[in-house]
Amino acid sequence: MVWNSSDQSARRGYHHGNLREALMQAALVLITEKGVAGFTFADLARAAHVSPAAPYRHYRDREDLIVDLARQGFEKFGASLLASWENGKPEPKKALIRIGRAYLNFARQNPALYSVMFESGLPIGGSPELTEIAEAAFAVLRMACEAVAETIARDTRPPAMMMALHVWSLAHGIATLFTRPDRTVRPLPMRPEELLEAGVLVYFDGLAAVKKPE
Amino acid sequence: MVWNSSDQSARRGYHHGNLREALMQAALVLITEKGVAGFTFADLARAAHVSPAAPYRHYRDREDLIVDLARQGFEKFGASLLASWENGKPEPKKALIRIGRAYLNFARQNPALYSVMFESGLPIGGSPELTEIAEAAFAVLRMACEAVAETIARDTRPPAMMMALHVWSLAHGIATLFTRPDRTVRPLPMRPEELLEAGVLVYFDGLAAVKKPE
DNA sequence: TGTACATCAGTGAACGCGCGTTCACTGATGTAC
DNA sequence: TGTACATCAGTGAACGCGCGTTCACTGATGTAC
Repeated sequence: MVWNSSDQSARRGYHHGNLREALMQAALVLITEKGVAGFTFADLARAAHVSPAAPYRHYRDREDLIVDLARQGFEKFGASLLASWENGKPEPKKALIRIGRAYLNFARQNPALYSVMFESGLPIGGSPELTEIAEAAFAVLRMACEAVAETIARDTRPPAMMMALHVWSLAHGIATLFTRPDRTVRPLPMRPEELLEAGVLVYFDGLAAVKKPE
Repeated sequence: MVWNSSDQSARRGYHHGNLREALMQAALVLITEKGVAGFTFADLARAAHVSPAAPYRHYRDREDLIVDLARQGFEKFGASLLASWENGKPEPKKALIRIGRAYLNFARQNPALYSVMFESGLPIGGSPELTEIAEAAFAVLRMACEAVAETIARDTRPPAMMMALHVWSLAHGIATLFTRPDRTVRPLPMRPEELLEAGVLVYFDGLAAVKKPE
């Protein structure tokens, strides 16, 4: 660790210096290009300019690396949602809309992480660590919804859990259907962010509308 | 075509009788089990008890078959949405909710088709035929939203296209996050159908709430 | 109704390929003294 | 400060495997006469 490896691709002889990190970066690029399914360990080694055996020093196998990516992904995701919340300033609804934007932004800027997290078919429930960290990201959304719920009169106050699930689902739906330029299902007549914001605003209006218990 | 092949797996000698159809069925099973990514032509031939070359009599290659599945999927999907609409009876909002249920139902009952349609990474926009047929399915949703919009006073009437995109995104989000028991991201405290219905109802309330032009 | 023949829809063997993974190895690095 | 040695993080060759695809082929079916 005499020099760090920020001077990229300047391999110096036998030892790489920071192969683990380099593998992660290369994996993200490869997955972005070819999708999770098309991502292979052999390709990865080539991209990092090491022998095909080298990655095995750092990851038990392909799945091990993907789980690690998912973990990183959920961490970064949760952090970015939390950062955009900014303590609910200036008011919870505006801040929640900001979280929505951050959600789509994350999906757009980190397509590889996003697809590893949600589209790789790896069972999140399978790994307790993964479950916990994914749950932590969701908790940000839930907390925000709690704050929004409290702006509504007590007797018509909606359950925050349900709100969070709605917002999550809507954001996820928009992200997967419209966020990736190449894989988009149909052309959108507006930006995804605008679609999400409009939807959430209508939803807020609906929550605020008094519901008569029948 | 002397006998049809409904007596399944009773191969009679050299000719299969209805291999094309059998391949489709087998493909659906395999994709359900292993996902689109893990689906191979070799496996398919084995499952249909034919030689590995046989499928090539019916499909140019693996992608050709998948595109065909997607086409079938969108057709069946659109038809099932349309059927559940039932001319908007007894009133558009109720009927649109029914479409939502049909949406989730389709995703649950046809996981292979659904993932081919939305998660296989095949560019829908790439094939004009596919684009058209996918668009037709979406048109059902749009038509339903149009009918719902007309129940709202003209001066606050929301654009049907936007409504359709919202409903589609919410339904798709719920379907992908919560509909498949094995791949679900987190446990749901309710049935997906209930979550969707609640969300759409709140959304309707929001649309009905008068918006003041500022 | 029977026969000759064209066409259709399969076979099965073979190929080249890239992948995942393992192995004995070796160069570089860190450390005890 | 120098040296011996343990450990670390790579190499590169090799393996078995399954996949996609092609090929010449052949049995079954349909049809013209």
